[in-house]
Amino acid sequence: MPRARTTETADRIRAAALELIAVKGVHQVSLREIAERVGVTKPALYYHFASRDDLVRSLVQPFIDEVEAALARFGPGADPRELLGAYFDAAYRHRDVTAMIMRDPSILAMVDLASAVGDWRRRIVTMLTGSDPALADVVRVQMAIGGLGDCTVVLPGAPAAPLREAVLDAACDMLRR
Amino acid sequence: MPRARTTETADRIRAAALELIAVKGVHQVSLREIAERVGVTKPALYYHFASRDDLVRSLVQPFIDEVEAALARFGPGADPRELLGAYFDAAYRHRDVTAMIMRDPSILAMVDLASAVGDWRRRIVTMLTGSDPALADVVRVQMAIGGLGDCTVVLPGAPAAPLREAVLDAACDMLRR
DNA sequence: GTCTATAGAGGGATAGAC
DNA sequence: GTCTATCCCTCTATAGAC
Repeated sequence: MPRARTTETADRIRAAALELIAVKGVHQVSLREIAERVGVTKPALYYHFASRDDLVRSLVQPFIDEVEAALARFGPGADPRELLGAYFDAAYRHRDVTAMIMRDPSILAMVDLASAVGDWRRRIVTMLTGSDPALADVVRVQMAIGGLGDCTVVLPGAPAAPLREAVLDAACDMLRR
Repeated sequence: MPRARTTETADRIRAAALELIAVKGVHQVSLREIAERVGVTKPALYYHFASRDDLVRSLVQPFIDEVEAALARFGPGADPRELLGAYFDAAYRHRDVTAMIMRDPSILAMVDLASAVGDWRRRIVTMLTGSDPALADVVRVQMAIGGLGDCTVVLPGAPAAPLREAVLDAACDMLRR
């Protein structure tokens, strides 16, 4: 019962699952549908993934890991543009996963990672405002993070580089007050 | 087979459904759970609501109606603080519903209202930027809307009036560039 | 207006052949 | 590594008594 192997078939299964879930939401997609799109049967999936949850987790994990790694490079008093830029880059690089999560955040609860995302926000707020910040400062950071994530998904047609600059400009303008 | 009646039991069913869905997500809550919390049996729900979808829709509809009514009061060249303030008020007044939607947006697809929400954003962007806006301007409006919705939910402990002012200050600072 | 009972569908997961 | 066949579970929804 190998778990989340990196065989070629496993990759095709992951790709099919990602596409379907991004469109329909996590809980609207059954293993039968995924298997059909790949061109195999349900039990075949269980050769590559220990369970449904195991499959879903393997979709999200690379994104989680990259954000964690990015945040780990910063500490208190970090430069806002660099910190938010690193977060944007991770969200944009995995924007297929980001879109999937934004469409149905319950996927995070499903793989028990909702607390991780909450942590990200709290850590960014702390790094950018210090301890015991005023409500106004917390609001500005929260709006920057929330809006940033939105833009990687709501404006899919926009070219990457200008979008990145526009988002960071707006976020930094808001934070500078 | 009455639909979405306003009897007292129907209200208790709606309240129970809202609480459960806000915590677990739409598709993690069954009619059995809702019925148990209310203290009745499943078939009793079907006396008050034509279907599962009918129940869910009756939860979201008042919020949708209020936002639509708020947006209808504005047109091209609207004052950003007033327009976003009206949107904030609707989101905050129904913040239990807003939280439910943000936790699991697939609820919108479920009741076929995702397009309505997309429309809101487009209409607000158009009213605040005019036609054929630059990417930078669209980004700022999208970030303002997204961040605004986030803050009504991410900062549940904050008192309403100061939160409202802080959010609108931040949004307007960002838009003024 | 609420109950018991049940139909009917579809889901996740496993056994065992090949 | 993939298949056929199957188990067991939970769900939505309905029928019909009270």
